[in-house]
Amino acid sequence: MVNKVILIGNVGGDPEVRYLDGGVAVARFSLATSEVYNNKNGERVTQTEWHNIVLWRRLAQTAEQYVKKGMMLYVEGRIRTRSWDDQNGVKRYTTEIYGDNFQMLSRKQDGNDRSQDTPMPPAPDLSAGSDDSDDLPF
Amino acid sequence: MVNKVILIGNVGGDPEVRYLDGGVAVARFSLATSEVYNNKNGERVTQTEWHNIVLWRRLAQTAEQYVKKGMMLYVEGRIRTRSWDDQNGVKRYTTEIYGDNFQMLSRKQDGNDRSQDTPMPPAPDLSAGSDDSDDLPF
Amino acid sequence: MVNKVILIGNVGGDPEVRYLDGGVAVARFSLATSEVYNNKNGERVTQTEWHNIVLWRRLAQTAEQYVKKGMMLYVEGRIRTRSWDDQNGVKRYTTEIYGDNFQMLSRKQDGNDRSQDTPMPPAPDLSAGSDDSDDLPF
Amino acid sequence: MVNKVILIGNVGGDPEVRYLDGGVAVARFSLATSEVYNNKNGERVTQTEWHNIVLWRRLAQTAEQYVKKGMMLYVEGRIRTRSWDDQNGVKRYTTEIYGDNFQMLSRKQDGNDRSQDTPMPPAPDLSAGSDDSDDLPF
DNA sequence: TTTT
DNA sequence: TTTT
Repeated sequence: MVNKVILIGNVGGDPEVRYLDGGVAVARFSLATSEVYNNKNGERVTQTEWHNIVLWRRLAQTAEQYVKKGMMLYVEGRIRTRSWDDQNGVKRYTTEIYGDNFQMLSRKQDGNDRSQDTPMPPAPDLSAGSDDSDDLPF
Repeated sequence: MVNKVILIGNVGGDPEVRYLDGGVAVARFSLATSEVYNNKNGERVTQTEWHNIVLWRRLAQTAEQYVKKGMMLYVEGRIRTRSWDDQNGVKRYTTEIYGDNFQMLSRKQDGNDRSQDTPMPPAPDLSAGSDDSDDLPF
Repeated sequence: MVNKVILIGNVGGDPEVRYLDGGVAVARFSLATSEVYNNKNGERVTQTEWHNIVLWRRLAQTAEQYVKKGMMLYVEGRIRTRSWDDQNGVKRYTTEIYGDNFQMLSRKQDGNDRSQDTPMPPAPDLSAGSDDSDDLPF
Repeated sequence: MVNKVILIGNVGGDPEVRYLDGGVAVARFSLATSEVYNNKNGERVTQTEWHNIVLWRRLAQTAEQYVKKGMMLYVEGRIRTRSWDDQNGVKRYTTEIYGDNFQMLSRKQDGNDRSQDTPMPPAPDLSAGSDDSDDLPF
């Protein structure tokens, strides 16, 4: 059984992070992936898909520090759909991407901030997030 | 921008296929991926995720013929969330996987049917589905 | 930086396992992925690609016990090319897939063994291998 | 059978493109993916893996125009190992990645060129390459 | 809500 | 060297 998602897109907003009882961190943010195609009239159409990204524990904490609105991000994870009852007692579903790994592919992209011209920091374990720390390469 | 999903799971029901005006085929079926883990009490827990698979055109027609409830299937595709208004006028969202490719990894798995012991058919282009037909390997 | 490989294929031979000084286990086996296409003469051609799979530590030990020649296997990993000098002093290269994860998708497939008709074992952590043990699903 | 590779890395040199008899274009270039880890002495080590990327036909032509040394690139493809006899009559193997798709994730990254500060071109179908042109999103 |  |  395999449930794997690979996304490269732009971060829609700074992560919202909270800490559960017990101290487990959870970060949430949206990620946009856009697809461009020509419709039947030959017009160029951009379709944007918004993904709800959820990160846990160490990944959440790394995201809290480094992930910013506008960044281009690589996220690897899995699909998780959870249900809840709305105020009308109707069962509703929300699909989220639980990230197991991410990589920042750019600095913040907004025009007010020139830090995008600065190289990425040396960033010991910071420029990449993963649930397995200090993994040897073999 | 990349939006890629890779699933290996079991088909929840035979595909439902319909043909749009213009003759475009659309097939839908559910696919279960299960994840087994040990919870904090050390108990073994199975969590099953159901995915709504949607296939179009040639892939839909191949699925109509060959995909059956219980099969193990590889599906490669992308996430697509669409919205609609429910009877209370509330905006609702449904997330689907638009498949770009699939592979049958087993015959039907349910217990009433012994066909699983039969070898796969020779199946010219049939045991694998793809949107690019007759693609040369280079 | 991402270097990710996803393979589904048939195991070419039982894993060869050895233990390094220090007790680290390394398992090696080949995996065949076949691609079928129609050549320019319209003939059906099967092209088989052989991959050298290398697993380390806990994954190697799981493979030693459960992976058998003929099985259909899912392997997720990364590409690693290493160089060595041959007897003529010529630099040679070998490309391997370091597996980070695998799943058995079938029992042994050879005809003498009827175990393929038996359902998969309950297999606590056995039917799936991973480098992160007891990972909570969040 | 699945043989899928996903890479994000930096282009090692401008593509070399040639045209086979019959006019089929083939582009080749190297792509570096780096992995950073802590070795057993606790030192930070960077390991770079070089991949031989091969693109065909329309993808090759897009690469010829747009892919440049230093760019960060997403490449999706498959592993292909081919053999040849060297001057000593020894069978040698070369592993390549046949790309089925690619995306430019940045402009050229080297320091002499300030074009990286320029936004990407509007680029009709150019900023993304794929073997299926004008594919509708369903 | 992002980005080109 | 596998498998269909």
